[in-house]
Amino acid sequence: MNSEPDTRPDLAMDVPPDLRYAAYARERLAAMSPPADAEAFALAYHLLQLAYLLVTDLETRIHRPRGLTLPGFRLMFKLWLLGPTQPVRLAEISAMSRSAVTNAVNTLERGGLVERRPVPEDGRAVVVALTTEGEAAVRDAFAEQTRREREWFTCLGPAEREQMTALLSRILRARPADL
Amino acid sequence: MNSEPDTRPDLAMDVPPDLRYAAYARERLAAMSPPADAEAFALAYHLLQLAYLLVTDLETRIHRPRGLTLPGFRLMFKLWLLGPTQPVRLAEISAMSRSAVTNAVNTLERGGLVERRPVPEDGRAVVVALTTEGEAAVRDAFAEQTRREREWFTCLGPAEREQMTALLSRILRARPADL
DNA sequence: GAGAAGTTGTTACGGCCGTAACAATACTCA
DNA sequence: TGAGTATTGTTACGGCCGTAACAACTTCTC
Repeated sequence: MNSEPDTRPDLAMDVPPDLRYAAYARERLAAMSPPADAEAFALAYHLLQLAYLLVTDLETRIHRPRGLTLPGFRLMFKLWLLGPTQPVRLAEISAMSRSAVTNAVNTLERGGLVERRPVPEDGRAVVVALTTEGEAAVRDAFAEQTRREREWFTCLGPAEREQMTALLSRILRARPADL
Repeated sequence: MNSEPDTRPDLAMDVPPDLRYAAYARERLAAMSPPADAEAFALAYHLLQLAYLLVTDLETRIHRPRGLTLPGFRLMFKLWLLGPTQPVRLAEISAMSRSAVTNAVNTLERGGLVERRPVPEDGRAVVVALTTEGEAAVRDAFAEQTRREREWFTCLGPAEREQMTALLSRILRARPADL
């Protein structure tokens, strides 16, 4: 494979392959007829790609080495803030299915990080609660995750970070009603 | 989604549970000592949450009803733009593992949407190519996905959409070197 | 040339997630 | 009260994804 002893205008110096593809796709779509929308593609693509890279990075760098997963950590983090909580409520605030919560709790319970407790007033219900080790694990992982998130976002200034959070919030609040 | 009779300072009107949780978590973190970072949390949370909702929505609304998946569609879309391509290159531009590509290609091949072709010059290699039905499927799904993406982003003006794409691009280009 | 080293694609395994179906329990309202 | 309905949690199944191991093949190096 030849690499790159070429005469490029030094724009694409160290542009990673996913961004090179995105730029190419955007050009192609811009030359297409109306159903295509190069701007919508670019926005959606960059959003999903960044989320994917961030998730993968946090998972492999922070959580897997500690025997956790990112979804498992996020669930524990919620329990840390909220205290013992029913699975149905965890599913609600995560916009996830109840079965996904069941699966995650099963994995965490196997690891001794979380436990299920019956609810006296309701024979169907259960609350999930952090164990002592679970709380220690979530504190530790939280510090590391925060450190890593800050690294990801250092390329933006404080105003830009706030701006981005605001834009994301706007879209989330205006989400299509028929989800 | 026209006029907004919702300019009241009233709290928690129709704020969905995930955003209510985010606001609560942000407050709690803002009151914690330094390792915690409410701003970093809010940015990362909103980013990941939006990506998750968008992925889920596109998957269940556009692709599953047509017998596709979002990852399957995204792979086919790349093949549509790039033509027959080796798995290793698809993995590269998707920042995915080779085995993930193998799995996706297996599923698509079972559905007759994609086919593998040997490469004469290299006995190890294979190229993946759209079949005729695959190309028809990707064209159709692409039009629908674009329509839906535009719906998601209509709450932003053109300048804001460009701004957001630019901010996402900045972070992606400046991604930590040690991924 | 021949052996070492690298590349490519695949498989096995485990975790995540959704849908659909189910049992157990709670609620509704004639 | 009691039948019908709704909610809660779980399981089964299939798709996605990563890591690790592997076979087949290519390329490098002597």
